[in-house]
Amino acid sequence: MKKATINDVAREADVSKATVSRVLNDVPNVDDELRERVLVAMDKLDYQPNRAARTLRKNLQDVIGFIVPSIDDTIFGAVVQSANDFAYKNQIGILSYSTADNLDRQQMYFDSLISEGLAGMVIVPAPDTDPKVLANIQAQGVKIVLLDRKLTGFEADYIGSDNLQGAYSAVNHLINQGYTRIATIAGSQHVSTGAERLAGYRMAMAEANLEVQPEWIAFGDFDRETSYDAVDYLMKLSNPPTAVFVANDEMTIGALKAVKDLQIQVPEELALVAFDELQLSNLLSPALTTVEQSTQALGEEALRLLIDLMKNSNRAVRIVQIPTKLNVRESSFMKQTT
Amino acid sequence: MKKATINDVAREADVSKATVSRVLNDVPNVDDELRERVLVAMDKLDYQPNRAARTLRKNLQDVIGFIVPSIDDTIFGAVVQSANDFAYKNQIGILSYSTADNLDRQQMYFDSLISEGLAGMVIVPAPDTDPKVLANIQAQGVKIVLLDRKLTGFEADYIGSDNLQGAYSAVNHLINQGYTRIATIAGSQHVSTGAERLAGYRMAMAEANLEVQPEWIAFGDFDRETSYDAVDYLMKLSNPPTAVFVANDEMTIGALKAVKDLQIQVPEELALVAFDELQLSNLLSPALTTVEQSTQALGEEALRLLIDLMKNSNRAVRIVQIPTKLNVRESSFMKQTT
DNA sequence: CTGAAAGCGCTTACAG
DNA sequence: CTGAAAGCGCTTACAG
Repeated sequence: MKKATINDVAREADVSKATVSRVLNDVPNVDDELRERVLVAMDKLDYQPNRAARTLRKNLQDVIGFIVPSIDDTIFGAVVQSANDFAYKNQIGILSYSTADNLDRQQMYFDSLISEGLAGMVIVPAPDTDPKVLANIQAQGVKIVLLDRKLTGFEADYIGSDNLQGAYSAVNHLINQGYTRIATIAGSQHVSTGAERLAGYRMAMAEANLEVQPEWIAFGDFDRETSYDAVDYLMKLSNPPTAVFVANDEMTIGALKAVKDLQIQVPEELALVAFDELQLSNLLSPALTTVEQSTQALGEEALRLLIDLMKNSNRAVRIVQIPTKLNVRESSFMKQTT
Repeated sequence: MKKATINDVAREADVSKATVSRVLNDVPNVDDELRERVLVAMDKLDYQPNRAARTLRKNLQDVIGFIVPSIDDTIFGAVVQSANDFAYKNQIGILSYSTADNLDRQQMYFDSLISEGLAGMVIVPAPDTDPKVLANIQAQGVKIVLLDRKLTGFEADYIGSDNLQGAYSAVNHLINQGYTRIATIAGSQHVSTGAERLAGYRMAMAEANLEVQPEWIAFGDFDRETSYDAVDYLMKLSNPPTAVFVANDEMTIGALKAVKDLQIQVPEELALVAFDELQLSNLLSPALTTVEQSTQALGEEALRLLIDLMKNSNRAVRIVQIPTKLNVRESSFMKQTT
């Protein structure tokens, strides 16, 4: 069974293909009887318009891309799902890709999207993405919204969580509980989220006039292994901290593993606050205090920004931050105060 | 800056557009000097071939779709990621979509994929998908591989975990630990995975000549709430079970919540084995015994099946099952035996 | 080895 | 309100 074309439908309905096209595009001035005949013919032939031809003819740029490092990730997976749900509700199509933070792979998706008629994209740029590459795409009229990670040297809309404030609130919470020897396992500092969360930590400590021992800032790589090692390192210091703020979900998993292996009592020996809510955070013993990102808002607002930008080409650049939520649970309690 | 077309490149390189096209398609018989001029011109103009035009002209059907219920899901998210990684390694493009198990939404993705030139797809069909709809797409020459869920009345390749064996091994493990009063929180029975896992439970119980009280089979809906209620229901029975096999990850989260709220001691009062590994399964107290699916193999093998099918149209239908792995941890220990 | 020309399936002024 | 015709950007026989 070959795919029916507009010519087949026209023949079947005994009209010109121009008329078929008009029915297809909901052009108002079509006689009801002809329209009816066309619809019947379409149905009979199981006609699906050839999108390549439409795109070509209309010089359509209507593809929207959504590019993240990993779909298999607590945060990005949920953001992608949210964006897809929102797109469906608004009857727009989006193409989702994961780059694994690989620059070549990212470039492949760029090329492929561009040759499909890319109108706009939301992207979490892979580390070391050349701002010129994005600027060049932008110059071709493609609208770009940065998600989660800022990219210095590239001017574009940005949406992400309020990382500074989120980290600040976490550390401030520890301070309010009575902790003073507070460490952090920070993420990569050349990724904006890593830098901002560390800044939030410093801000809270400074504001409370608490001393930050240089050794208390352990740098992880946003992954489990480095964080596991960081916990070990921190606890073996001659002046170990009594609380730690961990800057993302993967590092939290590593830290929890370390705490378990080293048999460190939480929160008695080490209080824990984590950036990012994990699936079972509230079912751990002790339940984990977390800074939760609103993945749903991130996904939706990213698309809203992009759509607005596509309609409204010349508006000023917008930086949007979504507030985080502090979930206070047992891992950050202070024995004496509870 | 307007996008360059093949004509712009031809003019710049002072050749015909036929020659440009030949360079683009790696046709061998092109003079080296001309080829060089074309490549330089492409580079200079930042030329990206218009995919719509190529697709149209070549009557190309090379789009591959990957359709799952949810990308924001421990299992399906990881499977999609694995499929995307594999596709990248093999330089093939795939389009991933999540249906939220909504039939209209699924249909929208079908239509959109078909009009882009769908060559094949891997799909986890939404419940109540009409087999005729898929058969109709298949009849148009689109290759289809079912993932995770079988669909009666539709003949196609299938890939999924060995659910029967996986469930069997979980329940059998409980039996070996000495448990006899074993319940299950089963998933929806009109989804094949739900039915197969329940069958595995029954198989293990029958083989050990253990009685299955009808009340011990609680039906959840693969979600947290129904499972939470199921635990409550099971524990209030006059003849409550001492162990329970929970048939998927979401239901496990609900069950863990219930166990915590009702202050049920695990495994002393109720031993727990869960189908699906959760991110923190091994960090819970007690650590959770799970049946782990190989999401990586599922993603890769699904694409392998599809690619093979596209090359090899008339081969027989294949049903592929991937073994699961039992992770024995504390939640299923028997006090006396450990 | 190279170019002129036809045509893929559509849309949209244009004329009637 | 409707149809004939041009053309979107490419590819590929065909002729040279």
